[in-house]
Amino acid sequence: MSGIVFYIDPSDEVPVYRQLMDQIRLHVTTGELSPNDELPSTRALSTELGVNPMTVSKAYSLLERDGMVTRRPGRPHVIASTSTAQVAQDRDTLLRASLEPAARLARQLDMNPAEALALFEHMLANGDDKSPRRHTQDTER
Amino acid sequence: MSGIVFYIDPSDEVPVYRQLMDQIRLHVTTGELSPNDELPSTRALSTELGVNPMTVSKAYSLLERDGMVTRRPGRPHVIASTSTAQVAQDRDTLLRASLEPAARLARQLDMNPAEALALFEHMLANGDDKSPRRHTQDTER
DNA sequence: CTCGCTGTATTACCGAACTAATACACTAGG
DNA sequence: CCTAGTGTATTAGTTCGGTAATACAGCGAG
Repeated sequence: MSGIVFYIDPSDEVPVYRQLMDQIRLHVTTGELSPNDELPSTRALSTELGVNPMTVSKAYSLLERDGMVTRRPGRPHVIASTSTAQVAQDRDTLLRASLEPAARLARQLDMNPAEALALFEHMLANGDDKSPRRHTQDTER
Repeated sequence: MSGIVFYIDPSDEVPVYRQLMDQIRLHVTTGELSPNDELPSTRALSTELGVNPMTVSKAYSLLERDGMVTRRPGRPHVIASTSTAQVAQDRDTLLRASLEPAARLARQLDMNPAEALALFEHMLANGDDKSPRRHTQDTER
């Protein structure tokens, strides 16, 4: 059975269908979901989350496009047998994509690479705590 | 006089007012714009760029909120005398903000920090070229 | 004081993205 | 078959961010 639980925040700026995709991908990387595991039906999950089945369907469809899940007409989706490979490749691709804007910014600002790396290293280590010594002023957006 | 030239791309997904902000900030960091330098009038610049004066005004206003420029009623904006400090502080704040999602992702994926750092270092070094040795398959968005 | 410049508050418009409603197609079990 | 489950194509509705139009307010040289 799939006792997977999803948490979504409708008020988040990240659209629901993407929150879902992210969580499913994450569950695969952590091994909570394995190849051939069934995903919740669109209706069941949509009810649980309080959204429309199409929203769930959209997430599933996009994941299928990425080769992460497999579609079976009339039957629930399952985690693709190739998902593991997908994830491995994704880890790199995803991180690179995520890092790209930062790298561009750093270069644009002509920052010292060592300094930038040090900052990133620090953030990797203790991600939750606020910062080393810096007043963070912003009520940004 | 201010022979500063701005290049914007209306078809870019980044909104015009933000493109403007970025370029002004950048010009300050590179020294092309110094404290007390006058910025182009909203009308002049808007005409040159083919956009509405309000769009330019929006960029200026947001930069003022950040303490990057100073507003003078009835007169053009000028680069704030504190802009240099702003930039220094910004460099750190901006990079941190930009790096934050990547750090979270890396931790979420339980990636090896060293690996992540290596990737970032590589990206900092040669930002333009494609990649070190990795099949990049994606027609993403 | 007036003209020509500056900026912008307010309002309206537009388009794209996200979500929802509806109706239809497939599958398996009884 | 028939039913109760599955997914989804199509269409419509809503929201929100960005941009534009308009009209108004401050400054300074003449």
